[in-house]
Amino acid sequence: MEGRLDKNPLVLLELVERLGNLMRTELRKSGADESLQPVHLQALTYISKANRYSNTPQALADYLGLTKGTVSQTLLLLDRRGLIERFEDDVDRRVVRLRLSSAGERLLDESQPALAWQNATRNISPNRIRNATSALREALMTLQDDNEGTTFGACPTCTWCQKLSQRIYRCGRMGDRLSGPETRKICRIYQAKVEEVA
Amino acid sequence: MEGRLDKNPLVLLELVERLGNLMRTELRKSGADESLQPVHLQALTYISKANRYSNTPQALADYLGLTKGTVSQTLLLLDRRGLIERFEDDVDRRVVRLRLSSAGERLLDESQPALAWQNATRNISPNRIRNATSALREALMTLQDDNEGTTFGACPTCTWCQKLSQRIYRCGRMGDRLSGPETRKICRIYQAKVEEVA
DNA sequence: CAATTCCGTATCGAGCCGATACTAATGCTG
DNA sequence: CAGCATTAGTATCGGCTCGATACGGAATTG
Repeated sequence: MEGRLDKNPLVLLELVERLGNLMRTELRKSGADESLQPVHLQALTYISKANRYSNTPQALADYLGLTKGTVSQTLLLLDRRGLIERFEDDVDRRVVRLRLSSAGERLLDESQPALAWQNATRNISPNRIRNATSALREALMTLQDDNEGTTFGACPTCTWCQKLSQRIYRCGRMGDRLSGPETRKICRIYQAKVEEVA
Repeated sequence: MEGRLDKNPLVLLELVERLGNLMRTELRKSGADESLQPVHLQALTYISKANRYSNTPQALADYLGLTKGTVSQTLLLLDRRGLIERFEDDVDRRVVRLRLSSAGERLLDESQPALAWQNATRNISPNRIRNATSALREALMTLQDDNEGTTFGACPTCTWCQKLSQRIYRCGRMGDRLSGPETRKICRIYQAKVEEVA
């Protein structure tokens, strides 16, 4: 009873692809004023949400599913536009750290690339949103595992996260102490807590 | 209590965008053998599933969220490769009808662009898949309405669909009788049945 | 201190994609 | 039926994404 592939996942895939395509055209509209491409806005959004371990070109490349060469070009443009800042890491001088400039933050605030989505989901109950989120998250994790790719996520559901006190957390993998806000950012060394059925 | 936008939809959006990106790179890999771009495989997939009202360049452009000029180029390439056939409509000689050639069908069978997805969703229960599908479908419909765009769908949940007998259906909008298999194809004049709360 | 590996950049070429302008067919209005 | 507007599709052009490849510097390994 395993041989036949179920068709329902394909319906879901179709929706994901279509929504992805349409949101890309939304991004295109959002960025048109500043003559920014969809990928530029995606990069800015990522950078705004990446934690201290994940604000590098390589992490962004993994996140977007692009090559590092491609991403390097994207970052070059964003830098020339003054939307991001690039600076050397202190300990490993090969790596470049990324952060939004104030102009970049302002741009993200103003262009509101997610507005159309906010509207599109206005009539969906929070509960259904949560359920859909959890299902897609699982698909994403499995997909990344299969591709031996990086799995991104945030501390609250990460194996490495330890709670030290009311407001202080700690990453057991890297050994750093993390503030509350930082635990909600995107991390590239995320490891999902297992709560599997066997 | 309406003013603050909920953040959960944004999490869902992030997942949709990321899955969309990653599936695009999967498509890139699938098409690499034949040196086809992601959009080409998406177009072939659409054409294979479009019903008689929807197998046109304009419908494909609406579906993919691209301009008709762009789509025209894509179709030109697919035609040159012998993967699709284009022929004039009988009654309206402006419109072009599209269908897969046998080579195109074979290509879709072999490249299996959805295989990675099938694997990625293997551990998600059918019920959760259905729930996620329904939530995303609603988001998609709302998004399309907001953009005054075409809403795509299939007969079983369409207002216009009438069941004439066990196997024969009828589209109340176009007046044609439709076979069972045809009612499962994608249609551009789809109108979702209302089952709203007020 | 080589050899290897890793992060990032530079350069090149293919080709997507939107914008614009165009042709041709149809519909509308009188 | 004449004339104008609308629609489906194509042709052409330029900007830019994106992968492939090659390269340089920094870190790690032995």
